[in-house]
Amino acid sequence: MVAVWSPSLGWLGLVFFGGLSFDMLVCSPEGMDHRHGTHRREVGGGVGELEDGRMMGGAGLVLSIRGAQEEEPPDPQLMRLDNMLLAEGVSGPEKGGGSAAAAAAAAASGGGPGSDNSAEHSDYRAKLSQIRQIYHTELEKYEQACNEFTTHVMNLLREQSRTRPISPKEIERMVGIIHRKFSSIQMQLKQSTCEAVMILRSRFLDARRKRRNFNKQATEILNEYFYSHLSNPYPSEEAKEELAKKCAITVAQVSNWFGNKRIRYKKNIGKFQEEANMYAARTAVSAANASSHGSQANSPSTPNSAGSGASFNMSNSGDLFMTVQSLNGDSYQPAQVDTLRHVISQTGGYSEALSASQMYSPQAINANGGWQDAPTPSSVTSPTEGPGSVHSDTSN
DNA sequence: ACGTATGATTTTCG
DNA sequence: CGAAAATCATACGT
Repeated sequence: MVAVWSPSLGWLGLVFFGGLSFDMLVCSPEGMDHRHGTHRREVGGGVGELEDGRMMGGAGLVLSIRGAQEEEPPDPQLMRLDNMLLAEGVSGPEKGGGSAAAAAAAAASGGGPGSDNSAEHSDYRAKLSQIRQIYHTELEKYEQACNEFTTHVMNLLREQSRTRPISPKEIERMVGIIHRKFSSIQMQLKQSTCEAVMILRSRFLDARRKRRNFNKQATEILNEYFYSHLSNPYPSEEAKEELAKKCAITVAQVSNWFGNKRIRYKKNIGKFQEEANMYAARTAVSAANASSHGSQANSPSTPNSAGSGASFNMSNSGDLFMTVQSLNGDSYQPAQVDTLRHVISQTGGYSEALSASQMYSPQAINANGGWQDAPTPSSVTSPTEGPGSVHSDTSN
């Protein structure tokens, strides 16, 4: 058989030892496309081990068999292949859906990251059962072919036995050879199947390849947390778990998200301004609603009240700094901060553009605009401090 | 088709 | 080791 998942071409079912002739058995099978492009990382679980072995034993194996002297070794490799196929649910009990076994196998061996189920997995299972089907079909075909061929040879021998004496030993040897060859082919089939499964797995389990955006709700939740903890957007382990649960993603994904978000926010605060305002307003509203009658349930145009609070000022300064910087095309030089700030004060226009109500904080803009450096900046010469309301959020 | 957004991974750093 | 920064690879909107 050999069905290979080629990233661009989809499923290719190639090579198939249809008309069997001895020559064909000996020549090496073509059509196994082993490189699949840019796959750099090895797949997580132990499955990747196939790599180190003589995974693509195809040609070499056939050649060695051609020598035919080779007594069949117990072949640990074959056993490994068998085990893997079994583990993957490919060679296991025949089942139409096959989903249960496959899913179980995938879940068990996948372990870590594979937890975002449903859609992905059904696709995965579909492909897997496809592999499996091909595998079984081919296997059967081989079996049948082997039998046919054997009887054919037997007949020939029998016929010849009339003209010349043929020892039973010779027959036996002949049969042995045939069987060995067929089993070697079978092994190739298994190898190819293994490979296909692995590639499949790598495609589906390697989340980087099959990246899916989080759904709207999840990003809402994450953003909500982020912007309401803008002063310290580092959720604790527990908080992460909570978020993960609420968003139906893993804790690692939450960490990733926050990592990305922090860095990207910091990098270009201007771009996130709108979003920030939005969420700030939202949390403000919800806070107002929660606490008491919202007398000042401001309109979205006057955002940042409660939640963002202290940090927001700081961020704004950073924001302006960066904005000006980018506008000026200036390079990033902390020494110029003062000048820049001056410029900022001159360029009132931006304040509107950014819709930031309270402008810059005179607070030092630490060159990295960082969260980590100035954890409690807000107090000094506070610029029109927002309501000191502690965000009680934890929007359960 | 192409540019941007975005989740994930890798590397660097404290 | 956790976070930042850099980078990758894909998704998604145009």
